[in-house]
Amino acid sequence: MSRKPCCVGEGLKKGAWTTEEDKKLISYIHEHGEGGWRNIPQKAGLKRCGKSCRLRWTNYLKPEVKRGEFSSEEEQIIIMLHASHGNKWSVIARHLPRRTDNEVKNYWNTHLKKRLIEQGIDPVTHKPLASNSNSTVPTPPENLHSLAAPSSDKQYSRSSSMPSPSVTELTNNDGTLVQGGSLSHKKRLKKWSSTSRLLNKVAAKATSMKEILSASMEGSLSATTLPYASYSNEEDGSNAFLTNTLAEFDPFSQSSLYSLHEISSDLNMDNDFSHFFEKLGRDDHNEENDINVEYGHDLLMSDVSQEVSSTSVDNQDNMLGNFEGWSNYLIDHADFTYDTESDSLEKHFI
DNA sequence: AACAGTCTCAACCGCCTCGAG
DNA sequence: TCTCGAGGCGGTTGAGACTGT
Repeated sequence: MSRKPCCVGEGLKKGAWTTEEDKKLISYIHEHGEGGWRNIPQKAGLKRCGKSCRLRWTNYLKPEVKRGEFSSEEEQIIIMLHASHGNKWSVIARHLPRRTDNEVKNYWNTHLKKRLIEQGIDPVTHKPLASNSNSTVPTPPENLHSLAAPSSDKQYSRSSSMPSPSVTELTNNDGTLVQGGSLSHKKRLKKWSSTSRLLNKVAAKATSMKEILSASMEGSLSATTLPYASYSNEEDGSNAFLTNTLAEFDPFSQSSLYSLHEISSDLNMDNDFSHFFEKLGRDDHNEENDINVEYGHDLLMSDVSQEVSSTSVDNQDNMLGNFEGWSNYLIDHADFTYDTESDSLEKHFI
């Protein structure tokens, strides 16, 4: 049985809404509230489909809807969430205060998608585009790899989206190092070294998280495979070990502040993560950005706390996606420069 | 100035989910 | 359990704005 279309009727108007129509709709909703959309057009004196009224209200007329440019933090949150959720615009919009799914979707399609492609990143998989990965995501020279902090941490795999100094920026055609440009060679090496330390730590954490979660999904998480099994399975069904470990991964958490302090001490930074974050490029620091950054953090951690005890494979997949998204987010955006001359850290979020 | 091509985004379309009866 | 309607969602369209020639 085919469903009757919701908007059938002679004389129903389509297309752009006029100011007069907007006024009628706003006035009606202010007086009677939302809901019962099918009847609103008739009661409000509009020749529109109820669905069209609902869309117009929720996307544009509702007072709390925020219009205008997306901030860099909002962009980062969208990219990060898209990496883990895909085209779930309503899910993404839920984490962006006062933004609608339609607006997020449009912004993604017209701006962010293109930008990722320009950066050589597949907007669907959020991984380097295979066809041009050689030119846009170059492999760093061996000597740069060797500058990464020596540690037992796994080194970040170059097959993924690790940012790096461009080979063309660093070498001449004959392979000798280029001295020109805005950064000296020494600075570039220092920059790469600093970035590598942080990102290798992040990547190593992400890798261990994935291993733990994968093992958990396969039911192989046990005392024999993990020395921390005694943490697991609280009475409320949550898994304290996973929660604690995941919290450790959270760069905003207290425990991570300690880890960051280790890194930041090398960079003459204090151990306040907000300061760290600001140093990374939040020159446009303001209250709204703070809220958005908090949102990005909160949503990831709330997803963790909700999903960590779940046995649903889908949820576990989402969770893995979140961590991939979060690590990719850092890897893709945390590109900073240590200026040895001024002894200061410069931008950037890419 | 005129035209063509491109971009943006508001709005529409059709399918899906959920709850009431 | 089934049907039906309301609302939600993601994909797509097309009018207007913008840009290049």
